[in-house]
Amino acid sequence: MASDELDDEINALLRRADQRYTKGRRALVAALRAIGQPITIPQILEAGDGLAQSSVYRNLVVLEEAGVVTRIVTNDEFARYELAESLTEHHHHLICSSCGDVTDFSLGSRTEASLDKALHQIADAAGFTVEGHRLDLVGVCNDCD
Amino acid sequence: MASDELDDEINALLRRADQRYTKGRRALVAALRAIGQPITIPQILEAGDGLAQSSVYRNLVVLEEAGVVTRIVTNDEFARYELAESLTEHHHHLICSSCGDVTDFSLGSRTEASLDKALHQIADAAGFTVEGHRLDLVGVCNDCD
DNA sequence: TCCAAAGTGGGAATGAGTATCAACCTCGGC
DNA sequence: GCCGAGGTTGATACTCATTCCCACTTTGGA
Repeated sequence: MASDELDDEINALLRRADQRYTKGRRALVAALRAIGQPITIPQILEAGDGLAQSSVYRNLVVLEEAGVVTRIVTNDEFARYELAESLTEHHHHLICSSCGDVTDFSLGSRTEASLDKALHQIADAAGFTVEGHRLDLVGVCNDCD
Repeated sequence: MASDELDDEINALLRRADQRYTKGRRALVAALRAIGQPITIPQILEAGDGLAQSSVYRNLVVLEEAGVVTRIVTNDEFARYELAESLTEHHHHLICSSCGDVTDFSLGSRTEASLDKALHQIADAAGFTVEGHRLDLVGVCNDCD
């Protein structure tokens, strides 16, 4: 997605949630976009966009509620954030159980479709309303091996 | 798995980790087994097996390191624990985004197999050593709907 | 039975994340 | 351009799940 197109979309999402697209929030989005993989709050702070820790936490909550970012929890001590799928594309995570690093990957559309179908059948049977699914591959990354 | 068979298996896992299968640990396993779905520490404490909070936390760490239980982190404020898959069977989780409740489900063996195959291909390409995968269905459960 | 090593429990400490609040922007109306 | 209301920021205090500590108890081999 082009940069200004993305900004328009984010702006719309925020307005829908009665929120402004402020400088700090733009900086957060820029940082998430630049790294291109789920990152922790310490990493965001190190990235040095000059935001206060409290603002980062607060704005990530705002952005999450507006549907701009997604919070990812692993067994690691920190939560991670990345741009929401509606702004990027549906994908999954490779989680390194050694260093905690998280990277993205996608499943082929055929596999994804059949998985999705199977999941919906299960959800229907359980009277469960599906919002989405999470598929993580846990293992040891190249660097830690 | 029969109760004593399970105990033998757990005992073996703990010995391999140089740990004993003590009364407190037996009580934890019994509680997890009785509930049959991932539960939080507060729930374990309420279950009233009389264990101190510190012992519950400590022993769950020991049991996890020995491969007897699995720690499950969601967006909920508490971590959850359940018996490890090697003691039960491979399964996935239905996570309610409203109440935080987690229940188990299984995929048909055919879907599971093709998913597994696709994941291994991806992992190989990324130089990633697979330990396992996690598939969670996120949505709203029957009670919260 | 005795001893040393391992486990237990209660309470203190840690630290990621949240709440507070005074100072600061932002944007519309004048 | 100026002003004020209401939203935003940042420094700090606080919360609370989880971990640490340590004196006491239990376990299992000799």
